[in-house]
Amino acid sequence: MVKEQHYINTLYYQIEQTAKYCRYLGSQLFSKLNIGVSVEELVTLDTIFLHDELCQRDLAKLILKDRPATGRILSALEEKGYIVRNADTKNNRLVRKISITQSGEEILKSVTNVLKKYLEKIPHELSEEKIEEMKNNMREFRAILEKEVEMNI
Amino acid sequence: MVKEQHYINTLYYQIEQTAKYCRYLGSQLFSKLNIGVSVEELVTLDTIFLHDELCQRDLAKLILKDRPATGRILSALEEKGYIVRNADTKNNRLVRKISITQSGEEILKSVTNVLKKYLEKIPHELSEEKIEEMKNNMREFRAILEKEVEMNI
DNA sequence: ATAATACTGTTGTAAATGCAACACATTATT
DNA sequence: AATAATGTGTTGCATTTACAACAGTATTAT
Repeated sequence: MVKEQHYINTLYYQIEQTAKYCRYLGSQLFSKLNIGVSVEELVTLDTIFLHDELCQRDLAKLILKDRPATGRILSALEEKGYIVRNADTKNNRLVRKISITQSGEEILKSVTNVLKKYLEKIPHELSEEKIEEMKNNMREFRAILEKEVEMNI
Repeated sequence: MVKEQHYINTLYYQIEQTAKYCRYLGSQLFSKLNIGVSVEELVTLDTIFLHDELCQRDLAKLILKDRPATGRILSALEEKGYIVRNADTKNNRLVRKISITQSGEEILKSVTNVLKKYLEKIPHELSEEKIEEMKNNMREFRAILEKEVEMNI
């Protein structure tokens, strides 16, 4: 009945531990493959590509970073010419809407291809169905947690 | 066929995103409940409790932190009287073996109980079987990643 | 024996993260 | 109209994290 006597046996901790491996794998791949962007920058580019015309705060909510961190990543990406930030309005408020540039789309596509080759090899031991199931489980669990956690973004 | 065109749709990223929610929930609970230890300290205490007589490096491998971070957490826990580090030998090498104190066991038990009450309420929407299945999936996936990632601990 | 390598733990430092506070503008309240 | 509250983005700082380098010791190689 009381199986969860220890925090390190909870699902929360199991997910955090697994995420650490994912993070380490990501940063090791990125430095090994000499990719011109960081993992965070790729995630940001990817998110912008899939949600054009975002303002910074909405982007921050998607990549789960706070506003200062988001702004700094965007400044770096703008410096490299991968995105542009245009003054615009949202509900009559001045916001900076983000768009990916041609150069940004190219680097996104090229990095995605390089990564895909490496990442495809790894979970060969897991079936496609299993991976899809795990992804759905993650989304479902996150939807539950969303109600409990204050994100302050 | 090519479904993974985007990094943010990979299992890796899904797990990382979910882990962020877990981390935020943990730290928010800890500050709300005025617990006397940090999440990291609880994890460390829990791990020591379940694996007595560890040396620091072996503990680091379990909690997935590097040696400096592990040493600092242990110094804080020793300062509070929750653990002791005794000089000992392992393969004729001088190591500092860690043991939890009476006071450490008490705080571990009390914090675990307080947390359990809160955490039990949350995943009510997920069945016990589903949670167990997800934990097993995490362990299985971690076992696969272990072969690909250099941990340098 | 001497040098080279490996293991454990520490110190120091650069980078990332989290958070509070601010500036500025718009909307809501009184 | 004046004040308060909300929304967006920035700056600054304290904490955490990752990593390289070191000290000290034991093992291995030559």
